Amino acid sequence: MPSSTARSVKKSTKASSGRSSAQPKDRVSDQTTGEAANRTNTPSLVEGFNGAFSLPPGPALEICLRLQNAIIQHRLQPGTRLSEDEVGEIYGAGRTVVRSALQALAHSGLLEIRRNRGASVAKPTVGDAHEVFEARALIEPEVARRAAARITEADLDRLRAHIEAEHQALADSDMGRALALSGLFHIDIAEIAEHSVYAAMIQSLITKSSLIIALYWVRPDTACESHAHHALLDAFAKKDGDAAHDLMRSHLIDLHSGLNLKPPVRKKTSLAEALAGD
Amino acid sequence: MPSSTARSVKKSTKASSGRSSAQPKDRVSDQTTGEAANRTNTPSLVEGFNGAFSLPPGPALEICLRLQNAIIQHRLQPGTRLSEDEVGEIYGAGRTVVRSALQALAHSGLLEIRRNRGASVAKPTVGDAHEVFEARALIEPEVARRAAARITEADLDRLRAHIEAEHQALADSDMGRALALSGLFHIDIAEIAEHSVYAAMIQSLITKSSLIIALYWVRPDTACESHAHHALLDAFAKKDGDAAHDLMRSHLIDLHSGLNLKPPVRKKTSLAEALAGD
DNA sequence: GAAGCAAAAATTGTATACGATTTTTACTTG
DNA sequence: CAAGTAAAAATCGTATACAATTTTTGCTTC
Repeated sequence: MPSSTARSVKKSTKASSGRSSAQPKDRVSDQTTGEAANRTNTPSLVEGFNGAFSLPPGPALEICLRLQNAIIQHRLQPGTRLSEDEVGEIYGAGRTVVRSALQALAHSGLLEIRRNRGASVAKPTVGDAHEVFEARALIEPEVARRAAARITEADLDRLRAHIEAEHQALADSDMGRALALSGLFHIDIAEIAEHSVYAAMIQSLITKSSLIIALYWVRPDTACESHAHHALLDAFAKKDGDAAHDLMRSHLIDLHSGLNLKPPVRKKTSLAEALAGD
Repeated sequence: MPSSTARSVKKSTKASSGRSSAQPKDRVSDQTTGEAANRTNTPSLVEGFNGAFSLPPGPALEICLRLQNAIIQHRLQPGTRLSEDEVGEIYGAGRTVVRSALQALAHSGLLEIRRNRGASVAKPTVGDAHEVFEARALIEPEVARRAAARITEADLDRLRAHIEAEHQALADSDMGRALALSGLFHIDIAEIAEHSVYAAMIQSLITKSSLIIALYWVRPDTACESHAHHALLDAFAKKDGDAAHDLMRSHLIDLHSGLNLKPPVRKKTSLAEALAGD
């Protein structure tokens, strides 16, 4: 019984990107439905990012992870509105559950909720972007050092697999997936470091980074990134904590410099100017 | 209309600490009801900690802040269960609102929610405690340096007022309030640094610290703390960022050392031993 | 009495109804 | 026809009803 929750269905044509399939999927429950086919044997991206939500397992968490995944892969652009009815209909859940998921996502900074005005994908400002990468440059190097001290062979294999999957995604020019995997690499390091507080912080910072990159990334070559990851991997293999620390730090500074964070020169008066050209 | 939400009221005698007044307070709305009288002109403690919840203003946020305040001041011990009906009755709100508040608190790490089993005040482990103070020792010194670079006279006055209020609370031997104010001092510094990402992290770390202190604090003299705060204030007054950095770091290491974090020697068999003494 | 088990109570999970607020639409008017 | 305004629609906020689950209680049996 499909439960037809939404008040009216006629607005289905309004969905922004033509991507969303119209008919309500049967309730969220089976793991790897729809979404992108699992090309590699990498654990489903959804699982990679699941540490941050503090929701008990259940439909709300499921929706949370799916939405997060869509945001991280840039299938949902910053600013997109997520109405409760719409999301509920897509995942076959009631508003109560959806609301819970949206609030969790808001708390982790991916959505903004304004009273009586619903949720929309967050749009980090230039200032936010600087803050996020500054924080990453402080925390992640420390975590990398710690990870180097306790990394195992199995961990190294996992990291190698991730780099491999990242290459594959780039080869398929699935940029969204490549970006998500790149983030997952950093999260894996945090987990290897066995420091849940740092891990939670980094997870939050990386999901925010994904939004920032969607808005401000300008560097054409994305390949350099995987080069840095390779270098890190070598340091880990040698268990050289200091090297890992330094490599991580320069990697992050490099990422930061790949963003166009010049304050957009939108003076209030520029509107008239902009339209004067006609 | 008082809305008698709770299914049955007969369990009111079950309330643990005799503190809770039986009759439902009229709905949360007026700012400084009940609670502790405002002795100083310090902004109500509730306001001090309000930056971390990402809930739109409304009853849910209000309840969130009150519960957080109670936890921070150790009026709610780690492990205390918070049933939705009970909380709802106390604050005169329905379960929907309460649930939203509880989830927000869970997300910030103050509560734990287990499916079908409700919410209870979190009980950080020894490992958690180490992690939290390690993270603070990394982040807060950086933030202190940044704060020193941009602190104003008005900010300094505010910090002085907080130290003053802390002294007052100690004089009244209101330890809960003193502890909360001590945390507020650190949060103020984060706000002075104008770095919302660090500020959110620190707020979360400090509320967790409050739980950790409730569980593991053993040092008898609490006065040393206010001494460290004075020293920090001096560094800020001189805008000496490096000094602020170092003072903050040693202050946090000192706090860390005031905890008894030896792994509790509760072997499984100790129960029999413990009861053998009768 | 202690252990096992069934019924009852309490508590949480979820959908849904209804009111409040915002946004959109349609219409009037200068 | 632009601007302003009122009606309509859509959307969110909250309480509440009912289902699912857990916890407690009371009984039986050994």
